[in-house]
Amino acid sequence: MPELPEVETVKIELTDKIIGLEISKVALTRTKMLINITPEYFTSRLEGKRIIDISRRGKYIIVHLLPKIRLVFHLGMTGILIYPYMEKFAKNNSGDIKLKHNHFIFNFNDSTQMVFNDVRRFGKVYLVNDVSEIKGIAHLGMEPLVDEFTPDSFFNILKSNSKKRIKSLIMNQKLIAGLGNIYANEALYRANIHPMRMASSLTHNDAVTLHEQIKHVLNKAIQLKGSTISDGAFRNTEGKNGKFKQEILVYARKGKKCLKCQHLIEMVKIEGRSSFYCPVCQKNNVFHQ
DNA sequence: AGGGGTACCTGCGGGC
DNA sequence: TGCCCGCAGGTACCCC
Repeated sequence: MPELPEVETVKIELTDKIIGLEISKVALTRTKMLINITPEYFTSRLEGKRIIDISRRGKYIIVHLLPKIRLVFHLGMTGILIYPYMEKFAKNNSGDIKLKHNHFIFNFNDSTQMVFNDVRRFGKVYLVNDVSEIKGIAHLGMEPLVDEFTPDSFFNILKSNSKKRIKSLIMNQKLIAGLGNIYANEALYRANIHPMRMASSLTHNDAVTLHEQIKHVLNKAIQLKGSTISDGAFRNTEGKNGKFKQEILVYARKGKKCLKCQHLIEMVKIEGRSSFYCPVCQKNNVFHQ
């Protein structure tokens, strides 16, 4: 579920709230979500450490601790970090956060708690001296919201990956870090580019437009604190919904009218992911099967 | 080399 | 009502 804007939202909120706190005790119930280390090592290395910074790289959240060590979260499809955690979140109401999916509990020296809750358990937790030890991070491509991500740098990525379909390319974390299925669909629709087009078919102008729309949808989504498409999905650290859903133009709108031209939105699978597009606005005039 | 299939998981909504 | 199926914001791996 969580893409760059959702992860950035969590980073911003945690930065406001937990920097300076010291971890007093850690409890966990899902050791499979802990990567390459034992629960004993994890808890013993964390207890007594102080949080000095929070950062984000791609879809990873990095908690910087002193004495130096990094606690890293990947939220998978349904992971959420809740702070401050209160029992009301665990009430069994529909759409509420369910107690049985609380897998990690971090207790702080001020008696507050942070919980990592994850329904599908695709999330991952790491504890490393340096984030480069995490392959998924070491191989990440360019951050789309930094100054170095220019239209020309984007066009260069297209040229050196010309045989990939454009949607596969922009969702490839090794090339651009942070776009997932929702924002890839939305950026392509806004740029009038068919998701099946080969990267080689994009003109420089196409690349400029798509670059602009990628930045636009990501920035807008961060402003609106991410997307919550359905119940039981992304929540911010206080358990509240993101509001980008109201800006979604094409994602999950198969069979509905295009908001620009009234034609029906179609869907095709690309690398196993549902890809929504308007066959009129996003003409695939340069198409290799 | 790109991309299909599969695996990892639980939960929801639609069709019958 | 209940059951079965497909689908879900992610990623890693095997295979052709």
